[in-house]
Amino acid sequence: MARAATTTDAFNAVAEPRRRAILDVLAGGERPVNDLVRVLGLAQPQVSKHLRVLREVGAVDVRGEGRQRLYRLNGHALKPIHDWVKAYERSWSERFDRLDAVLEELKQKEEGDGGDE
Amino acid sequence: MARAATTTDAFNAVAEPRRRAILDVLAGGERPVNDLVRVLGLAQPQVSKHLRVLREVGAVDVRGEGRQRLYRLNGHALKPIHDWVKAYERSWSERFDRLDAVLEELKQKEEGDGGDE
DNA sequence: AGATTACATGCTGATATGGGAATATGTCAA
DNA sequence: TTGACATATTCCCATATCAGCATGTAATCT
Repeated sequence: MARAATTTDAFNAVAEPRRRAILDVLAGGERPVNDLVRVLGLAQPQVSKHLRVLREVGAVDVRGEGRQRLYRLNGHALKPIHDWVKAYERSWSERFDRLDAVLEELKQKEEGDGGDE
Repeated sequence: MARAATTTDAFNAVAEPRRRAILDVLAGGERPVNDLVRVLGLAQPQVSKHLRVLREVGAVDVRGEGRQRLYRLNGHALKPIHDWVKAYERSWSERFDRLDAVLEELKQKEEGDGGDE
């Protein structure tokens, strides 16, 4: 078996840095393909291909406007990533360090005055 | 060129669901390889290989203990993912919907009484 | 030493990738 | 219709993947 397809889910789609760059630009608003080409300095076919992947995982929507195709961000597709990684926030956030300290304190106290058991 | 190596960064490493599963188990505490093999129901060599990738991107640390190798989560390696995806939280969070509503209201008011310009 | 346990690495094979270049499709304009 | 512009698709190719299986290495036990 090979690596999972990039279109399998948002995790795979977003592993490619240029696709993240595309989403970052689209976060500023709807844009035609050529805008992305210019802003990102990529070849047009590659941009179209990356957009296809992003479309397949639902991270962007398209809308035809004359001869242009306007792409729009659909950040909702990224929620699973956020949900997953959020659980690890505790590893680096000072907020959680303080919370842990408080919890540890409570635990000490509880052990001190022995409830039941 | 081919797809970027899985060891390129956390984004690529974590695109593989079994590697996320490994991290999820390690979130519960340090564990030897065989624990992961049993809990996840994967073949031992694959687990070792996945752990190698996770080690190379700094998502886990190892420690030798007798004949076992104890793996420990290092969630800090996941911070870039969190930082990136956090910006998109606005797309689905109701909190931001309310914030946007408030901002919109302010904007209306500002346009109404025309400050300078 | 020999056997066993715990883990890592090497090899094979099918597969999807992503860039480049060329070409196809679609829309508007003269 | 012919042409220009905007975008999508196709083909080629070097490469990295992941599973499965076999084997290597290190520590412990008898």
